[in-house]
Amino acid sequence: MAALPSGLLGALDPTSDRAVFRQIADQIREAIDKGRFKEGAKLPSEAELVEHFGVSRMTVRNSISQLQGEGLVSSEHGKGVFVRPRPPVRRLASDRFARRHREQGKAAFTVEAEAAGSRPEVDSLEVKEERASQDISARLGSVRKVLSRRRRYLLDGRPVEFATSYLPLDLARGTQIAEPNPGPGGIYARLEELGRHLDHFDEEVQARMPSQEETKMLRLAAGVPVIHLVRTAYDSEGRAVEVCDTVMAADAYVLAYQLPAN
Amino acid sequence: MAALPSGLLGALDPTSDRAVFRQIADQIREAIDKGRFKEGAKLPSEAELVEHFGVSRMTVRNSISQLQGEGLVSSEHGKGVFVRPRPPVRRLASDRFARRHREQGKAAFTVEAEAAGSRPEVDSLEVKEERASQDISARLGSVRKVLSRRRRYLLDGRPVEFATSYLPLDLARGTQIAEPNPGPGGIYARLEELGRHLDHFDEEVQARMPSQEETKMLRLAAGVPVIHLVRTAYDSEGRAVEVCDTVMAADAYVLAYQLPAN
DNA sequence: TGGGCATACTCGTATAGACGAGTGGGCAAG
DNA sequence: CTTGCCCACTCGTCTATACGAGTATGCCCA
Repeated sequence: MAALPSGLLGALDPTSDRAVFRQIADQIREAIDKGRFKEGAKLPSEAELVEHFGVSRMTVRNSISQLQGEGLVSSEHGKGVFVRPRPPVRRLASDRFARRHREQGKAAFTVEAEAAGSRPEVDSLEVKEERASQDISARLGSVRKVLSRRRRYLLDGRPVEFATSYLPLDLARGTQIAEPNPGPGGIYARLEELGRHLDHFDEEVQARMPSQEETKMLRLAAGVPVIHLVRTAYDSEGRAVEVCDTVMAADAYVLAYQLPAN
Repeated sequence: MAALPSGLLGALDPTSDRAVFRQIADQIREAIDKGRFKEGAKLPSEAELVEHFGVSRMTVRNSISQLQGEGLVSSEHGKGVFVRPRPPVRRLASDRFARRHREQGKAAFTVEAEAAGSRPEVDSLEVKEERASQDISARLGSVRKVLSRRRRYLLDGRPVEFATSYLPLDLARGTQIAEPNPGPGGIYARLEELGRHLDHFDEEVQARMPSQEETKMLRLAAGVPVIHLVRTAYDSEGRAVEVCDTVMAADAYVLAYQLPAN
């Protein structure tokens, strides 16, 4: 076992009140912040850290799990612990559903991804008729039965979001909206063809830690929250025509909005 | 040590591949989901769980730390582990900076909080002249020196967000904007009095786990992400007049936006 | 050359024990 | 009755050890 390259990590302060495992986490965090460990770089192994700091392995593991919770590092069984690289973020502009973007045909996700030089995929598409949950029903204006469209989006093979759209069943049944492939311009284009001129969207944004299932669906590393976005589409008569419930890997997105000042 | 009330938690499956500490976490998670432990309720103590599942204490602690990372529970030294109550969320509407809300005088935060029946406070106010960071400078349009206003907001004694506003120094120096109390309607009202008619705001929203300092400033429990919001205000000539960098406790907020459809 | 295996290194899981420190209730002394 | 202390219970920190499982590498043998 080779000694740690000197200068990478300092020593503990035995007189400090701060718990040893926190001091170790502090040292590593500082080393990452100062660039002594770069993005994607491998940290010293647990055994090396044990040696360097003269503590037991559980203490070192405790430090590392601290840093994992902060989203700073992620460990890979059999390989090591690595500084978590910041993946390229996808910027969602507030005009991304503007009609003009719809006219050309392709789905917004595909167009954007290809423009950014990524390979987009859509996955696990499922179209179903079901009873609306209380929340969805309220958002759609007391609708009982809905058509749900569930799908997952990937960029370069990495899942980044999954979403479920809910539409009033009497509106969507028998239309192309009920097909797996809703055609050029997506379901919003189909809604307008059905005479529902879209007026505006409401979006509600929250952030939280993922559930077990979300961690699996998005293959999330420890310490990565999700953004939960619920969008409701309204037609020009003020009727809600669609609710889209989206869960996104928070490290893959920045949402951009424009607000008027009056 | 009393036995656990039966029915609250099940047993382990020794034939399962799933790690014991995960199985225990699963059991507790399910019990919470199904309402067998309510919000704010105390979980069985570590000793009781050790007894119930017949495992060592470190294994139980591992399970609990798993649940903490998910934001489901939080532990309090000397008291126990509790199901994390969902605090009341503050809804930020996209018209919250509309001019009409400014005319009346009070700060937006105060008005909103009082309307919701909470006790608002503003804290650690600090006004400074400083050199703009690269990011802030870029957002303000190559401004070198800025006035920064830093403050923290609390609801019923709980810190929920802290924010720093940056304004071009040549714009703000010597005005009431440079005073700790910017007067009725806040700095946006002062900017308009200075002839800078506000046109719109850009907001960028990201979510991530908090840094050490943010955890302290917002007194965040484990497993609570932050929402990082950067707002830029533009006047009617398209000049950026303010950048506000805000970090919010994600469990205290839902952001609401309205997007036009064309 | 190519395939497969042994091996050494990585992190993952689990045990058992010890002591420290925060909290709250009950009891005893004033 | 009030005050203050002690104790029991809680989680926090740390050690030492053991074995399992995933990964990479190099060597040997076919």
